[in-house]
Formats: sequence, C-alpha cells, structure tokens
Amino acid sequence: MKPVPLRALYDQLFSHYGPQNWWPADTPFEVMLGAVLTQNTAWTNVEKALANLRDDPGLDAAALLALAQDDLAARVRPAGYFNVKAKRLRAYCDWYLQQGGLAAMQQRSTDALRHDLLCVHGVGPETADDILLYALQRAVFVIDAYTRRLWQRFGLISGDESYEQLRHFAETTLGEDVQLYNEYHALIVVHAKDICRPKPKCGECVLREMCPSRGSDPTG
DNA sequence: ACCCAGGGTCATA
DNA sequence: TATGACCATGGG
Repeated sequence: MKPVPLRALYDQLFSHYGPQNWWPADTPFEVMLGAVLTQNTAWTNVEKALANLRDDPGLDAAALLALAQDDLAARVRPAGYFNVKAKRLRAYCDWYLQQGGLAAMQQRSTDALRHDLLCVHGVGPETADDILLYALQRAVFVIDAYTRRLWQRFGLISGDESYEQLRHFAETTLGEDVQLYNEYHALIVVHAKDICRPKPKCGECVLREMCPSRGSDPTG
C-alpha cells in the first residue's frame, strides 16, 4: 500500500472539519487542569468536574491546594479515578506554584519545562505535551492512542514505535509549527469522536478515499 | 450487561 | 524493558 503523506491527512481533516481552536478553556491554568482530568476519560465528564471547581474554590492553584484531598476528590468525582486525580492535581498545583506562575514558566526552554513536567506525579508524556502545546504554545506534537491507530491504518508507521519516536517523526516531518500541531491533534480527536466511536463507520469517513486499508477491518 | 474514554503509576519478572 | 493490575464515572 502506498503511504499517505502525513500532511495530506491533516489537509483532508482540516478541509472537512475546519479549525478547532483548541483547547476549550478560559485560561492556560484551566488547560493544565483539564489535561490531568481527561486522562483516559471522556471530555464531557471533565467538564462536570471543572464546573464543580470553577466558582468555589476557583480554578486557581493556591485555592485548590487549600482544599483537603478528600474534598478535592469529591468535587472531581464525575471525571472518574477521583482519588487518583485529586492527588495528581495537588502535585501539579504544587509544582505550578514552585514554578512561579505562567510568566516565569514562559521564560524557560521547552526542553527544560518538558523534563520538569515529566517529573511531576501523574504527568506522563501525553499530559505534558498537552500542557506544553495548548497552555504554553510550544511546538510539541501530542501523540495519543488514536493518533497511533490512525497513522498505522494509513501505513505511515508500523505501530510499535515509542511515544518519543512518534513525536519526533511528526515534528520532523511537519516542521516546527505550533498552530499546525494544535489543529492536527484536535482534528484527530474530533474525527475519532465523529466517525470512529463507539464503532468505526468507515463508510462515512472523510478519509475513506485516501485510506490504503479500506475494505479490511477497521483498527480504530 | 458490556465497552470505552483526549493516561499514568506501580508491582512484578 | 515489558507486561498486567489498578484506578472509576458516565454515555453508547
């Protein structure tokens, strides 16, 4: 099967769905909270958890840290894994305050920030890259499970690459472009919601004409 | 009733 | 380094 260029896939998604203007949040700090809360969790549930914090105590690191962990857990309950996420949110707020806030963070290099983010309890590669791209506007390509499945289905990757390998592949192939990375990841997620969940509907997929594996079983 | 979601940690081999 | 168990709600 002839591989489809990475960029052509993006162009097709963009022309159909248009700009997504992610991340849906009012502030960079809200992006960060959402990035932790959405781990293996539907976004509609994350919105309910954020709503339970928005007015009281507010989406603010110091205010959230002032809550007891059990209290925080009760508020983020709709997002699932509430005990786990309460602990992770506390760890993140603690780190955020140590950084000295957004302005101080923006003085630091992307590599340094990424290294530190990965040291925060509960922040893995995808969460770190969500934060770097969508809260801090850094040119970091976010890889998620659907990105892997999509690119594998289109013959662009074998599928067993590491997270870092895929990120490097995307960033070198596409070139350094914050806005492109922003839209590409968002479009992949939106496309997955539209077509591939709960069951893949490849007959209605906007990518079906360029899909090298059409006719075989859908993988994502 | 079953499956999965905009993952990550930890214990084990 | 590489799996597997675990975390838990809500919508299809």
